[in-house]
Amino acid sequence: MDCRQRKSRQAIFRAFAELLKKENYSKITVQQIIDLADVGRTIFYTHFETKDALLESFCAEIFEHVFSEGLDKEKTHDFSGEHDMKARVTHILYHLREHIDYLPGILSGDSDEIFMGCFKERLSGLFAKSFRESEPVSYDYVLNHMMNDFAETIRWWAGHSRYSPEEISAFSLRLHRD
Amino acid sequence: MDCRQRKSRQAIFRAFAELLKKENYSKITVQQIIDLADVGRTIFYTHFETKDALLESFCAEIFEHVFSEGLDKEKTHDFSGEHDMKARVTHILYHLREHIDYLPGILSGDSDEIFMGCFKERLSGLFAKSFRESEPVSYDYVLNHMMNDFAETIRWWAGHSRYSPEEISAFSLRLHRD
DNA sequence: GCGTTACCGAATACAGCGTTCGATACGATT
DNA sequence: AATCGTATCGAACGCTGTATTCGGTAACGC
Repeated sequence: MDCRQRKSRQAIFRAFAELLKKENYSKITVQQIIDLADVGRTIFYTHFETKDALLESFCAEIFEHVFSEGLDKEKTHDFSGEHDMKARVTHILYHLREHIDYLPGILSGDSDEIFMGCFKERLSGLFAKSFRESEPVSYDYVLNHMMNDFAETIRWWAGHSRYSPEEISAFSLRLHRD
Repeated sequence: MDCRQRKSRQAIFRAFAELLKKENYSKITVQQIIDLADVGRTIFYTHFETKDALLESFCAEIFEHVFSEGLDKEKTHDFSGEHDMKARVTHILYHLREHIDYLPGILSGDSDEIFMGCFKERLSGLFAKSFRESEPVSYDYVLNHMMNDFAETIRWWAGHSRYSPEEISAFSLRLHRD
């Protein structure tokens, strides 16, 4: 592939991430993105069909990283052999922390639906395992609820980043009858 | 006050509520509202400074109803004498059910910030009482979390209205270590 | 070197918000 | 009933932002 394409795409991603640190997705204009990325308008729209499509690609890239397998032996954390909920959640939090700066910009407003769509897809499998059939509460309700808990926890974490992934994980799980 | 004013205002409210049943706040245009309400554009903007201002007034009106005191002796529910959490939450749910049709339209997208602003103001006092100081979790975190739980529960309820306020109340509280 | 392809940037169409203005219809006061 | 004030209408406008188009330019691959 032409390296010009890759460079443009990366420039757009970088500019987008940079802008997300300062303001919400819905407030960011395409003009701001292409100005900061220093690319033409045409290029933006050849790479991404719409502004929302950019966000989707952006989210997909984040989650590909966050949920990637075979990373259990990274230096920052090693949970090989552990398979309980807390370990899994903490694992995800470690990865998410790398993106914490621009998550609030995505998680507020209309855009959280796009993010959550990606997120729920990947989380449902994880949470489904820990669900007790005997609970007198609708499965649908609990699953949806756990998703939202998680998203809300991330949003909150972004404003209180002094907490470690382990602490956040404990906070989040503590709120549920496990 | 001129009865024409009141009529216009009500027509706008009614049209707005009607549109909210079918689509999200952010998708609704001022044009749609004034067409359905059958009022001129000028009138919309003399009554409400912006589209967001309409939503704020709309929310305020809902909550004035939901949180109104002295309604404990209504036919639908009577919790006089009871002051525990479940009773309070159920009470609120009974009132919210009257507005359930258009709540999802408000609770999705950017607009939920306006709704939640109103809601949190009134809920914080309620929830603060049931908070245990000894919990090893930040107060800020828990309060924010409970708000969000509640909002998310309402959103979910709107799509599953076969459940009674009592059931929803039980669902919601069951998720917390009380 | 030459064709292909990515790229630029200005102009354009379009949609939605909010404003302005002159004309009209209704309500209250006398 | 006549009149004054005001709520109302609707069309036009400016503004911002999204997405498209097009002619010209520069870089890449062979």
